Amino acid sequence: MTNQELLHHHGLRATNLRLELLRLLRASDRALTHQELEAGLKVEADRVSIFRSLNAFEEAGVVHRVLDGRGTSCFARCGTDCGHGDHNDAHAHFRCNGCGHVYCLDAVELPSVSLPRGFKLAKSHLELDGTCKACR
Amino acid sequence: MTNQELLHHHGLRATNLRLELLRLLRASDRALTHQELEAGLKVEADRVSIFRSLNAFEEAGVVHRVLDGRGTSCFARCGTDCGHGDHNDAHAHFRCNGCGHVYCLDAVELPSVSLPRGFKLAKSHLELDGTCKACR
DNA sequence: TTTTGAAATGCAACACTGTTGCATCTAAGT
DNA sequence: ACTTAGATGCAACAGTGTTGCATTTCAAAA
Ligand SMILES: [Mn+2]
Ligand SMILES: [Mn+2]
Ligand SMILES: [Zn+2]
Ligand SMILES: [Zn+2]
Repeated sequence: MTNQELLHHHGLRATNLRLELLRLLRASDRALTHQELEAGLKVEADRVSIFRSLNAFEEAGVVHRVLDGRGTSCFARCGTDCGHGDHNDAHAHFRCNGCGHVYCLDAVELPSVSLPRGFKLAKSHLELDGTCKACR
Repeated sequence: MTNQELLHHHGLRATNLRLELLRLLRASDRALTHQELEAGLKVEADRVSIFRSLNAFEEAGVVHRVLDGRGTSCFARCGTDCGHGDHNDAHAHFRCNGCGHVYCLDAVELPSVSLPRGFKLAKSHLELDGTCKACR
């Protein structure tokens, strides 16, 4: 599926900016911040439009958001089974303390959690940190 | 151990602001944001001083920092075995999607993680969300 | 108790992420 | 080609968090 088709499939318009954002996200093996995306764009675009596009992507189930260790958002492409307001791509994330890069780790098994009385679980997030291959 | 003693024990001075911050953190059953702390203070204090005190507390092993689901920092008292630059109070955290409150959950068992080749693990963070008792 | 130096504070300024309002533009269906 | 909802650009704003610098204050030594 092309990026154009992907956008239409999720009810979004295929603009230059959005096609560019998807190109960058697809070409990356890790989650990208809005800053990295802005820097990588081959078209001019306002920061606000990037934020709005990323929010639209997340809402539509095209990308998911991860908070890096310092609270800023990173974005990565979702799998095929995410839709509008419905994300089904739970997996662990790894953040390198050297370069700060955030990776999606589908291979890591997620724990089954049992909470104390009174708490009702919705989702669990396993966030790992350490050193990545490049930073050893 | 009094808050005064606690601060001295960690090489920090016992100022009005810091004693107040510790009082609030100790009285709370959950992690507090700088905003909540500022609002709860019985003394006047500059935001910057609060940030600096919290950073000093974290560095000294008096409190630990948790990121709530939207990237802002919450702070909670550490256990007894944390020291300067050395935190040993790993535990899961729960964030309520209703009220946004963050709780430390010592009861939840942490998973043992095995990473893909190339990644070297330092710490793992289990972040849970859902609904808290008060918000059911 | 007084002195003293280092630690802590207050204030101003700044960087950054993220949001909203509003006018304008454009993608995509007719 | 028209039309219009959706997308963008620009300006302004809110919030978190940091830094530099002058001033104050804690706590230990004299
Ligand atoms: Mn991911
Ligand atoms: Mn905690
Ligand atoms: Zn790295
Ligand atoms: Zn709640």
